[in-house]
Amino acid sequence: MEEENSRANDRELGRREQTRSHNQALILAAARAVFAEYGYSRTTVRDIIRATPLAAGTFYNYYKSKDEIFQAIRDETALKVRPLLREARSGSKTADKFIYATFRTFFDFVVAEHAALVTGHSSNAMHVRVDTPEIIAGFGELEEDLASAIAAGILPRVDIKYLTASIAGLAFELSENMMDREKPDPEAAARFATDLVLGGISGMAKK
Amino acid sequence: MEEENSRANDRELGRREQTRSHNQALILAAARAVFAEYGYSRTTVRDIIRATPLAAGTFYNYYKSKDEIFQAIRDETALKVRPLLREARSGSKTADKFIYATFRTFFDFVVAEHAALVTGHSSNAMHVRVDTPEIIAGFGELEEDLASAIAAGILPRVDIKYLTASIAGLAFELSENMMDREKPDPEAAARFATDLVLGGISGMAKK
DNA sequence: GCGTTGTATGACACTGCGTCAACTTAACTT
DNA sequence: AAGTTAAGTTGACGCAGTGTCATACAACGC
Repeated sequence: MEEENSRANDRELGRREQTRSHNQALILAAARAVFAEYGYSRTTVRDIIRATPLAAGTFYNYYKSKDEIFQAIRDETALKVRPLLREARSGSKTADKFIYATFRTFFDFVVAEHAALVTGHSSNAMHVRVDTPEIIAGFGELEEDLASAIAAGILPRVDIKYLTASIAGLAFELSENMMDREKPDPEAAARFATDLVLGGISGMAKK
Repeated sequence: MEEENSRANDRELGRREQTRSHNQALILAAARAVFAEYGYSRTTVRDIIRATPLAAGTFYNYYKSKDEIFQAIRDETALKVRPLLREARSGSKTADKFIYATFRTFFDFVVAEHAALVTGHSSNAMHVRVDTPEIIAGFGELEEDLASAIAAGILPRVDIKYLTASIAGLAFELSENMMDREKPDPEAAARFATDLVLGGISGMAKK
């Protein structure tokens, strides 16, 4: 349905929209780099725009504020991990596979994307943080999946809200602990977390 | 050893130091209130000082910057919980008591102090956050105590670093989950977390 | 009393965000 | 292909908020 010679997918975009999305990408990439280097509060919108060939005012043609672009970056990352987690869990027929897949996928993601995980909002903390509101929200899906798994008899009946929070808490804190080590080992971390959760809930179920 | 009629403990302070500490406390209290209401970025130093009878410049006689007073507040809170946690664990002769005391004390503290737990640095998130760097650092002591407990045979041998991170992660995330509920129940949360950890590590030990 | 030293004050300099009127460029019209 | 419109670009500007500083003031020692 396209014209011939449409190698590039922006072939049939007008020049306008072409440069628009080009510039948008330019700004976003610059912002990611600068935020990663200086953290939120110490980067200025001018710093970001200085890393592009554009002028100061142009920034606001693409993003309403410094806050908005920061959100955009974090959303982007969070949105990437959600389908991965869902997908990883989907085929799991046993409790062990279900829980392990969740942790392993998350830890692998953190290792792969840690440069993109924007550092804290705070003054000069260059620490990698994974417990952003966007990622936390992503664990809402986990709650649904846990409910299904319990209904299907894969997992024993326990308080779902607490269990979801527990898995999220383990995922966040073990991620950061893992990344602080010389050689991050997602397999070991996932194994530990899985054993903890499985042992814990099987103990609870017996009561 | 004091003079008679020394009801107030600033009796033998000079007037100077008396008003100094008075003003300091005044500013700190005002800051706590204003930060709690508007969050970090939306409160100005002028907002803080306006809640006291002092003038703008005076603020900087007591604190170097807005950031510094924010840190001071967080440190103060973090420093309060540490001895409580140590104390709570100290007498515990069984694994269950040891772990439960840790969680229960932490959750009770969060409930009691939640107004003082300054909300996130971020734009307008009024969410209570307990995983500040200062509080996270406090869990270093937990690691030492876990090591002792394992040495004493109270807890089975497991990876201490992962276990510490796990307990911290559970404490943080369950705290926030607990505070989001209509009626926070530290007992139930602590019970859940304890069962999870105990069941988990006893499972690991058997391997 | 009287110098000295620490404190209070608000005007000011400075930095950084977000806006806007003037200008440029793309797309469309006839 | 010249003319019209719509969209994008630009940097100077307005404004808000931080932190500083010269001046004024109050406490302390003598």
